[in-house]
Amino acid sequence: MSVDTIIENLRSVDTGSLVDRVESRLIELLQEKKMQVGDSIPKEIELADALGVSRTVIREALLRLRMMGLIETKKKKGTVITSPDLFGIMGKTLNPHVLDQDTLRDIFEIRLVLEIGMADFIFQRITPDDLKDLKKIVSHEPKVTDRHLFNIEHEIAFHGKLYEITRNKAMKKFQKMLLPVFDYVHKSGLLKKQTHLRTFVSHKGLVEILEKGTPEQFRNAMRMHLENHFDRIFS
Amino acid sequence: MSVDTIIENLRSVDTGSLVDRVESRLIELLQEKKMQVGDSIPKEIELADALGVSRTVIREALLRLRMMGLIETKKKKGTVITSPDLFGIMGKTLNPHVLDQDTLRDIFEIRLVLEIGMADFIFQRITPDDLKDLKKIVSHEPKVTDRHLFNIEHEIAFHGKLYEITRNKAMKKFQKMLLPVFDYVHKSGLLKKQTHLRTFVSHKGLVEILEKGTPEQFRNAMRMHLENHFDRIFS
DNA sequence: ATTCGTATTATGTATGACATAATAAAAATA
DNA sequence: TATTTTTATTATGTCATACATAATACGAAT
Repeated sequence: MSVDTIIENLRSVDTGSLVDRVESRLIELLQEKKMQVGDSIPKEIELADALGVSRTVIREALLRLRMMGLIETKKKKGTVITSPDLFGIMGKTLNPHVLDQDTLRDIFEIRLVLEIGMADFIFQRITPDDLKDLKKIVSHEPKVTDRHLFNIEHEIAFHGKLYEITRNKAMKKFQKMLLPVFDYVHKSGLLKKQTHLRTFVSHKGLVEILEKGTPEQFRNAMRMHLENHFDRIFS
Repeated sequence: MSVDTIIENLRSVDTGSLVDRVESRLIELLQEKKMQVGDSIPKEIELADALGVSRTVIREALLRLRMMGLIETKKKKGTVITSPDLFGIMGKTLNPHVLDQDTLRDIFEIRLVLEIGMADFIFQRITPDDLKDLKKIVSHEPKVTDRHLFNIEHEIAFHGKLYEITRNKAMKKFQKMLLPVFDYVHKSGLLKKQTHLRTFVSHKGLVEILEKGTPEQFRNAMRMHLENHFDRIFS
C-alpha cells in the first residue's frame, strides 16, 4: 500500500469538519434508535453534551438535517422527526436565477423525457375519475390555430394531471418544482424562438389514446405533441 | 379581503426567521452584483456588519447557501461563488435508509420513466465513438439465460453510458445519485421477488436499434428490456 | 367549560474569545 | 537570482455564555 493510499484512507475516515462528523453521527443515531416520524429528539444542549461538542456545532448539523427535510424545529417544542421530502430541498435551490444556462436547458429536457416515458404508469393507474377530469380539462382547450400562444394555465392543468395520474408523488413534486424553470426558459432567450408553432397532436388526441389506445401509442403521440419543444432544442 | 387572507398576506411577507431573510437577501445580492463563479464574497464579519446582524446569523445563512452549492468556503481564503450543483444537495438526502418506502418506490419508477423517455436525445446526440463504447460494453455482456442474476456492474456500465450519451449532465447526475437506491430496493423486500427473470430485449439488441433504428423503436425496445422491473412493480 | 393571563422552556440571536489551516510575507539557503 | 524554509497574518471553525422570543402548559378568572 503506497503512502498516498494510506493518506487517502485516513482522509476518508477523518475528512470533513467536526460538523460533518456530527451530522453523520446524528443521522446514524436517528436510524439506530428507529425514530418514527413525529418523535422528538433530545434538545440541542443535551445533544451537545452527549456528543461532547458545543451547541454551535450541534446547531449547524441540525440545520443541515432540517434542510434535508429530516427534521423540523419549533420553539419550545423542540425538534421532531419528519419524513424527508426528497424534492422539497431542491425547491429552494431551483431558483432559475441562480442556475447556469446549461443546467436550465438540462432541466427543460428532463421534462420532455419524463412525459414521454411515463406512459406505462399512466395506463396502469388511470381511473375512470381521472379520465373524467382530463376530459373536463380538454373541453376547455383553447382553439388550435397554426400560430397561437399556448395557454400556460391550460398546459399546466393538463400535463399536471398526467403527472398526478402516475400516482408517483416524487415525480409530481418534481414537476411542480420545475414549473418556474420552464417559465423562465420560455421567457429567456435560452432556446430558439419558435418559428412555426403547430400542434401535431392535441391534448384531446392524447386523451382519446388514453381511453382506447396503448402505452406505446401514447408515447409516440406525446412525442409528437411535444414536437415544438424538441424542435426548439434540436434545431 | 377576508381576515384570513390578510393574515396570510402578512405571513407571506414577514414569515420566516431572521436567517431566512438574510439568506434571501444574500442571494439577491449575489445576483445584483452579477457575481461570477470564482469571485469571493465579503467576509462574514463584513456581511454581518453590512446587514446589521450577528455573525451567527450570517453563518447560518451562508451554511445554507453552501448546502445549495452556491458557495464554497475555505479557511483564510474566504467564501467563493460556485456553480450551484442541482443534485449535489439531494445526494446527501438520498440516503435510502432515511427515505420512506413510498418514496423509494417512486424513485425506482422514475428511473424506468427516464430511460424510456430519453430515446430522442440519445439518437440526436450519439456519436460514432459512443457507439463504439457501447459495442465494447455489450461484447462483454453476460450470457443471457432464462434465470440469471444479472450482473450489476454490467448493467450500470451500459445504462450509465446511455445517460452519458444524452449529454444531459443533470440527468446523468440524477442517475448516479439514484444508484444506491436501486441497490437498496433490489435487496430489500420492497418489490415482489422476480418469478420469471427473462430478458426480452438484450443490451445488444438495443445497440442494434441505436445503429439502424428509430427513437420510436428504441423506446419500445427499452420498454421490453425493462419488462422485468415493470413486472415487479405492477404485479 | 371556556377564556385569559402567566410561567416555563427550547430554540433563535448576539457577543466575544480562541483554534486552526491556508495563504502571504519574510527570511534563509543554494 | 531562484528556491526553499520559516514566520506572520487572516478568515473561517469552534466554543462558551447570555439574553430574546415564541410556543406551550398550567393555573386563575370569568
